[in-house]
Amino acid sequence: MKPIALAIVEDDPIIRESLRTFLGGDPQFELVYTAVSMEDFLTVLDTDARLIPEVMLLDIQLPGQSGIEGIPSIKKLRPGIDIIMLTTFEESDKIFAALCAGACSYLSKRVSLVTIRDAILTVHRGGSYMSPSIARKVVEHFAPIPKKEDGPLTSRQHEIVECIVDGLSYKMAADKLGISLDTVRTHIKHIYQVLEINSKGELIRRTLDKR
Amino acid sequence: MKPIALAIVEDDPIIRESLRTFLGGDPQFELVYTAVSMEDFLTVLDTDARLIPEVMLLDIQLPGQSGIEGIPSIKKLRPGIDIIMLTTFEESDKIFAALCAGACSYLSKRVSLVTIRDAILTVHRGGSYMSPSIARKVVEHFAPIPKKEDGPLTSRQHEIVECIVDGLSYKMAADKLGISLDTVRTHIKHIYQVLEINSKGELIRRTLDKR
DNA sequence: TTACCCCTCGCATCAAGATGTGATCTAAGC
DNA sequence: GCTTAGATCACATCTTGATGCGAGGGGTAA
Repeated sequence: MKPIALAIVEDDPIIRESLRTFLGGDPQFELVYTAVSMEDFLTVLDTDARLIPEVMLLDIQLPGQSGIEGIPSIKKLRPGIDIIMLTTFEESDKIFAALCAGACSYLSKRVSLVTIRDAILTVHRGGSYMSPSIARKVVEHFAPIPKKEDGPLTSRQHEIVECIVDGLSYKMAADKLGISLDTVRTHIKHIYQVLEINSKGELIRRTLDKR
Repeated sequence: MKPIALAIVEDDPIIRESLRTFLGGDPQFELVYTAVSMEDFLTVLDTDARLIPEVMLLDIQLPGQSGIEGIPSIKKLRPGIDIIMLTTFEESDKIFAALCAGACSYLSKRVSLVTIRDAILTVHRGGSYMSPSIARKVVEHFAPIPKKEDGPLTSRQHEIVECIVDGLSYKMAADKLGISLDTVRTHIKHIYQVLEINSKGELIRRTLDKR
């Protein structure tokens, strides 16, 4: 079994050395590079085309360019790399910023070295591991509020809205629903009253917003 | 330490009994109810107000109402419950549907009983655990494609779009930007040409889509 | 300097949308 | 039986939106 090519970008010497010692001593890994800053790492990646880490540990809080800011550059130079964020922060926005930028795992620095090792193996197998508290934040992102506020519209009104949002004109909507143009107008009128809006634009916006 | 009140909804008798035996025999848990269907479980929850599971294991594939469909009803009856989905499926849409409905964890049935137990403990502590392959799918959801396609619009055109998407009429946009109504019209005209669209609706949709 | 693009504005026209008033019919609820 | 609400349709009017044609001023790159 070929060892996993691993890179580390971490400015804190204590954490860096501890990772280096632990992971470097594991035959499952080959520590191909250890950087103290984003700038350093990017320069080396750009210079040495043979340096192809498969997985990397990336600190968020770095002097100079932050880890999150650097992700796009890293992905550009090495598209196939799997990035594991390592951080003391658990703020939602940082988590999402990192994930959106292309990180595939997000670990709290408080976890054990063994957990980090396992996360690397997991990521390399095509999976992802998140610290439980971070995973919870990610999950909550999907169901922020159980606002199923579907709007106080009747089912027929929803059909009308559907047509409008799909880009149909009143006339087309009338044809599609098999009713007259004036009826579509009447429905729209009522919908506007109920939703307290007064233009197609707002209707489309409001409808699309809660999707 | 008070045991965690646990409920299980699972139609497969083999899996159900295996969960019941393993988790029921663990002093950390108190198995307060085991149902074979959503209907069964909801009826009991509705009938017995003292039945308040803290965490539940929920199968997705159930006869009758599916697990995903049932989540809203469960949350309605017991808002505080933490739901762990247990499933053989790992399709992205099911995963996201479950998370959006309010599940807070999603496990493959192939994982060990010990993992399930740990997931329950993690969830009860306010965390979340996802099977690695599932976590990866969730993560990929955030960075599907690095499409930063901002559109070939000029900055002024972006301002116009901004107004329109905000629900303003041409007239209001003109006021806001301090230009004439006709100028707004001209901008819109050009924007439509460049984007190859021909209605306000499409503009709003396209703009909102890439956000 | 010429050419080109962007922002600005005006006019004209036709299609589409917003809104008011009013009417009929049906199903649900009191 | 009466009331209420939703769905249906009609007519009228005014506002918006879509689009074509034309034009002047500012900036930039060939």
